[in-house]
Amino acid sequence: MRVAVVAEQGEGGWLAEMPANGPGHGVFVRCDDLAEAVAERERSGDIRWVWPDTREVYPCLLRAGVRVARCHDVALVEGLLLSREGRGSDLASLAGAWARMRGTAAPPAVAAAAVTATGQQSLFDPPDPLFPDPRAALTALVSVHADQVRRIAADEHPQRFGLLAAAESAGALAAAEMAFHGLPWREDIHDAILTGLLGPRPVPGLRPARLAALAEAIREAFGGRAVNPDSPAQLLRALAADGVRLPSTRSHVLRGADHPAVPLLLDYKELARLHAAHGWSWLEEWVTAGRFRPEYVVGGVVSGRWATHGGGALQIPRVLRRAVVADPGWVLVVADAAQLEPRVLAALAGDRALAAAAGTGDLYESLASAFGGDRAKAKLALLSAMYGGAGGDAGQLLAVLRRRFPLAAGYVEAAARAGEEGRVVRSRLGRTCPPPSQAWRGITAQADDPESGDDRAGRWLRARGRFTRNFVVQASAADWALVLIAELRRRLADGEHGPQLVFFQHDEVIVHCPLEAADGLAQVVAEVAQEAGRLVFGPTAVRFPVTTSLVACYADAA
DNA sequence: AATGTTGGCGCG
DNA sequence: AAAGCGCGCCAACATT
Repeated sequence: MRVAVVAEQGEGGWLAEMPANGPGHGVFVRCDDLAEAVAERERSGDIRWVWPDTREVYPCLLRAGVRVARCHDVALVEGLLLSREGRGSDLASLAGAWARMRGTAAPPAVAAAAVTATGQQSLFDPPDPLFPDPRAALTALVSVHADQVRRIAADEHPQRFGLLAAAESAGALAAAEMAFHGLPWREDIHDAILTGLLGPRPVPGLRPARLAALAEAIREAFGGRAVNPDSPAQLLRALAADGVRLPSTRSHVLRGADHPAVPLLLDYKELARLHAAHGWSWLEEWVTAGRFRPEYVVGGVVSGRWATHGGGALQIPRVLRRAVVADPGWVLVVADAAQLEPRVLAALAGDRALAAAAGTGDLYESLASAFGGDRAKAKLALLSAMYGGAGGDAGQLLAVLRRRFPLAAGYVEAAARAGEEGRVVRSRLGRTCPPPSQAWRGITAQADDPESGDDRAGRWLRARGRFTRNFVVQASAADWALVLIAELRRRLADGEHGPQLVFFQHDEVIVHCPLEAADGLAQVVAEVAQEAGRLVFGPTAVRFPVTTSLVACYADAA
């Protein structure tokens, strides 16, 4: 049973029952307290809630203490469908889909941005301004949903695409719940780390003591010349004045240079970045009451990986993981998929030799024999195949890979070819990469003139080849991870006092869990990982091992 | 003064 | 040792 939901301004809303697989709907029912109505229905049975946008509705439900098992997020599903149909995602909203169905003008992109801009929202945001009243929005919702169900069924692999739509929607639920629970974050520990590395917190605008001292030492190393170490241009000029000419001030470039300022600069850059990106201002802005609450953007990356908006949740520096500590009586269950992308490639390509290697704990180790017993070479060969690398030994190793694992090599090379030819490629579950831009078509349309030595068209061609080559693997890995999150969420007991998903980063998940409920959770994660493999890839010899640690502190995870 | 771009680096 | 893919965010710098 599916139930369409539209929230009113205030606490009320409208509901309509719908069949899962076709058009039509029951009577429109108004309720004064939408959260209560949803909770009651949720208890009564197996419902998939159909709503315009999880980000607008679900946080309000969570605040009211209501958790739902399943939903169909019309905005996210529309995004998946539009990219499959080769269209931009600017119509990926209920209003946009409704306008497209009726052939009317596209609405301005609004709702979601408005929520983040103000940072606050009323209990329920008004439905999209395109709709004069909630009944009109509900009418649109029911129609757009039926249209989406039809388009999913029309996919070349409707089962897989249906799973993708369900998993993307479940991801939206998980993301909202993670933001609601928050990642446990000890402000005192964070502050102690900063103070230990940088010195006491300075008045805003000034450098902390340690950075100030380094800046002064750098000035002296340049013979007293005033240099702002934050300015790459000034650094390059100062180095050149001392006879050291560098193409950039990147760390690895600096490391190879011979100048007394180099070690100081390397220290300065590392600490300055910590201060700027995750210093005291970050702590003040993003951590409240012992919780870091990033704003996840489900499907925010073309490959289906999540992005975040604000807080940089997917770039938490390793040194700060010390500050992520479970509450007293609770534990962090940190689960990390091992060597996910090469395993995904093995499953995608149906390469039996590679799948056999991926049926073990350490994929690279079991591949080593094919590369003269050298694990590092096996790893480099796989990474080069997936990323399109060609430097160093990569060419030779790729030749070995091609000979020993022709299906796997052929899979990524076909994807690269498709990209270079301007075609699109899809993940295992059917997420579609964007088509090339007009600029790309223009530049690659005319072949390079070999006389001029200008290789612009070739470079753009190869760049898109690398993108599509990587897309099929990265996006299919994201399919797997999304299904994992959806399955894991389903298996965890809900509620305030049970295990809570609190963090998700591409191939890694953290569950904050009461000690007494942690027993067997590692086993659950392992089972869910295999289940995700089966759901996404069907029967396969490939294993998806997960390294799971039960720790008080994130920094102590394996 | 406000907005956009670049260089650099954090994470997977 | 770095590179090949995907991101977000900062300060500096460029442009309006």
